[in-house]
Amino acid sequence: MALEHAILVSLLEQPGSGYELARRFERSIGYFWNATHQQIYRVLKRMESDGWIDARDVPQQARPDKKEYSVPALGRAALSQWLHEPIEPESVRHDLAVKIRGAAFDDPAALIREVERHHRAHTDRLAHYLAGERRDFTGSEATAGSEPDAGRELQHVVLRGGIAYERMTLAWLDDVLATLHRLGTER
Amino acid sequence: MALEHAILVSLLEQPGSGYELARRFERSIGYFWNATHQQIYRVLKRMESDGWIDARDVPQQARPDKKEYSVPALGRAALSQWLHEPIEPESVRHDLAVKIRGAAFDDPAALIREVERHHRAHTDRLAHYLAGERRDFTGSEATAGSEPDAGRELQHVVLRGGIAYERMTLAWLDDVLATLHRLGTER
DNA sequence: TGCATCATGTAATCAGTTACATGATTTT
DNA sequence: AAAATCATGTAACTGATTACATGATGCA
Repeated sequence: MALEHAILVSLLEQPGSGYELARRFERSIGYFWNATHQQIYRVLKRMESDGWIDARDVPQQARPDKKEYSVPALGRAALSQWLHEPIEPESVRHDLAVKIRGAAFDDPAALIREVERHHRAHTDRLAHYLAGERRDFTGSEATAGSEPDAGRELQHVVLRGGIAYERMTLAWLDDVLATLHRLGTER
Repeated sequence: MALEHAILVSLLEQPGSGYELARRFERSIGYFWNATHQQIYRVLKRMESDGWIDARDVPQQARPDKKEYSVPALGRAALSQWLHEPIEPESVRHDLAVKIRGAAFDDPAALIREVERHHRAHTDRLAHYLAGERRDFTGSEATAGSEPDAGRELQHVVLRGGIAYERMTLAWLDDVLATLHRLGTER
């Protein structure tokens, strides 16, 4: 139950419409939390009626009007309360791991292509993260005399987590491939 | 939609009751897929009526009777079909990352305790995995002449994935703590 | 006597996914 | 002329969580 809170964080970082939020959930925020536009619109409505967010109609030239949402004090308070509640360290839900164990009862070699596909997807994601890091987080560390921007630093440490995750995953997928190949040739 | 398949894999590795499955989902399988007993019983019923699993009543001495489930050909076929379907590389859903970005709009220092709590939990989990690895996967690699057991090898590579994940997470949490401390002292 | 473990379930609710729907503008 | 992008939604369904419920045995 934290889609609400993810939306609050995203709107605090930058106010925006439901559509814009949906696109952010495909990019930055979506790296560690994903949601479709249908879900987002439904939750936005609930949040608005709870007073967690404010809506403002923004007429646009040559585009449909949009509702821009922002976060008032009540929303900030709701976020703050959640931040102070402990959450459980999550357990991962890893379909691929189920498939790998399942391969013992099928043809292990048939999994190789699937694992390679995942390997490519994670390679792409890593490249994407690294490009984002170069774009958004280089240079200013060296800029002397600038105040340390907490938001920026925190966004960066989360991104470093994503990068570490992708690197770890790629190394593991190499291990999986080596294991599958070994099982394929050793019989 | 893969709880069914996780159950099939678990029952193929070892037939058992709903209760036993629920406990396995707290341990081995649950490391990468979790489910409660309520969910498991419901899904078992559907799977039984679909012919994916067979039930056998097992009377026990000094214990309530149990239903032991096993996997007939139809269930194996269902698993095999799923194994051959491609799945999407999953996006993680990481509450803690949301909290870290949210800390920019609250007191970053207040998160330190929470992050430390997670650090301890992951340390415990890593120790648990390593103990399991020592228990189940040492020695026989060196045993010459034994046929390579595909199931064992595949379980081991999945466990190595869990170990790699925990190590990566611990290193990242150290990074997060260092960042939070830096933000706390630098102002 | 009370608590933990073994064993199985129902009911209600909440969250998430998939399918369907509309309509304007801009790009190919 | 067709496809992509911007923008917002409803409806139906499936999956997951939480609360409630029962009843035996074994241990402290």
